[in-house]
Amino acid sequence: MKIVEALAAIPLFQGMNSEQLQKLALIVADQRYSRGQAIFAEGDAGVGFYVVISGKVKIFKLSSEGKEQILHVFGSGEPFAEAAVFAGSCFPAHAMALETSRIFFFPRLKFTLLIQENPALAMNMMAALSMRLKKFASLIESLSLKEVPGRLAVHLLLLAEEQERDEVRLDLTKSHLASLLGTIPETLSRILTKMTKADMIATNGPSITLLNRDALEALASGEERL
Amino acid sequence: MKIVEALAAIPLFQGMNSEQLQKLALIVADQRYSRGQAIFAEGDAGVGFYVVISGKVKIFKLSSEGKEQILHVFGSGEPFAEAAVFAGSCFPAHAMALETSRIFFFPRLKFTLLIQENPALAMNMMAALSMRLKKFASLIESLSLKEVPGRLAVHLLLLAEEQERDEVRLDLTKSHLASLLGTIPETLSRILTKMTKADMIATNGPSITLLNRDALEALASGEERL
DNA sequence: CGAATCCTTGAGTTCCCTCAAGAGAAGTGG
DNA sequence: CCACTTCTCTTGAGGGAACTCAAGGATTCG
Repeated sequence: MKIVEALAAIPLFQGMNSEQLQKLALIVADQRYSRGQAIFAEGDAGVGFYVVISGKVKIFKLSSEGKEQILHVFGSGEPFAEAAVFAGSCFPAHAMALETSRIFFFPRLKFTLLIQENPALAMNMMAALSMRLKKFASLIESLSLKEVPGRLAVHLLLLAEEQERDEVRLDLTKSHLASLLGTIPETLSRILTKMTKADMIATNGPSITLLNRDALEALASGEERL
Repeated sequence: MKIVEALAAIPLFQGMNSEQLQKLALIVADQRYSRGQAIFAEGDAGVGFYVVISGKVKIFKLSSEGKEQILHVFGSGEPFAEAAVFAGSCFPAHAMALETSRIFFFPRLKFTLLIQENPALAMNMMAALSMRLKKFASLIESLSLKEVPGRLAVHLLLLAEEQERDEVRLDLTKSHLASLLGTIPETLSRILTKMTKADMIATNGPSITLLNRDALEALASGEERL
């Protein structure tokens, strides 16, 4: 797919005319990454930002013992590391491709010039940053106020909403899901077992069927425990 | 203090000329809050954003059992709830004045008009949002990867850096600090006692003296435990 | 069919939260 | 100025959730 076409499909660049997209295309670096390949490391200089064109990318923090906390998983059309552009400092986390991915890189300086002559782009950018902040606020809330079963319940209910069905497909391995929920695979596994025994869900490989929404919602809100 | 003067002192509005500040002043609502007064609640419509002129404000999430997780504490010159302006939805957390405070409110629609004709303001706004994201990333890392003593050590070292001395003054009650660290006052109190017994710190009311930076840094990085 | 990765289950331990109660500090009002 | 309330901080005992370590089973993929 050509660069301009790919750009036009990115939500961040909606509302831009074709002339502006052409200009954008001139500054893009079109990159490929394979599964497991690092895109940048925490502490690297933030000289620009990225947009996932295809594939999947995880953004994560590492503890000194190697435990990882996933902050986000991004798919097609989603920008990441935008904050580095404006904070003008180094990346606060690691980024790695979860599968073979095509990624556009936008260099900081050239991009800031474009943004200044393009209010629509600026507004989109602020909207993107704001949505990101809201997501972080929810994650923080979950991590500090809810136990793991509650976090899992929230996640499952969100997935069911997104996919508009009760049989949900995890688009992540269970290990990654554990990391996203701020826990470890063993704990996640045990909780899935418990939920199954309590007839809240039925699992079948990467597919989970929600059997009792009320019970899950009670867990999600912290009213009930497993 | 007059509104325009106050505006000129706000980092977010640096680089704006006096004509632009005048325009800004026209849309500001100058508000006062007393200690403990709610500014907005989670879920309220986000019809604008705020800047603290004087006093102190906490932004926090509540669990269903009433435990609170502080996301930020803002002081003079700092904007808050900016995300609501661009995400165009409701506030994702609660806001309350911690002491008598003067606060400027900027209504969403009028402010977005100003921002679109003012690239410098847009850039400042994006920088502010980006810094906020980085802070959140650190908080998430702390909450999920570090034990409470580690989080406290990080916080103390940061305070010492900000205040440029080893005798640090807490600008929060210990209960609030506990909430900011994602724990409860009892746990914080015990850890302070332990740190004191280990000769890492000396406490004297709201003042804490750092006696052994190396030990604190070892805790902060997770190499060592209490 | 092996090799690698991912998932599950068990046993033991640790951290921190809950509940409870008392001590200290601070502000109010008589 | 002192008793009073109120808020904050501290300390103790107990329990539970989740992590560590370890090993076996399942799945995928070349």
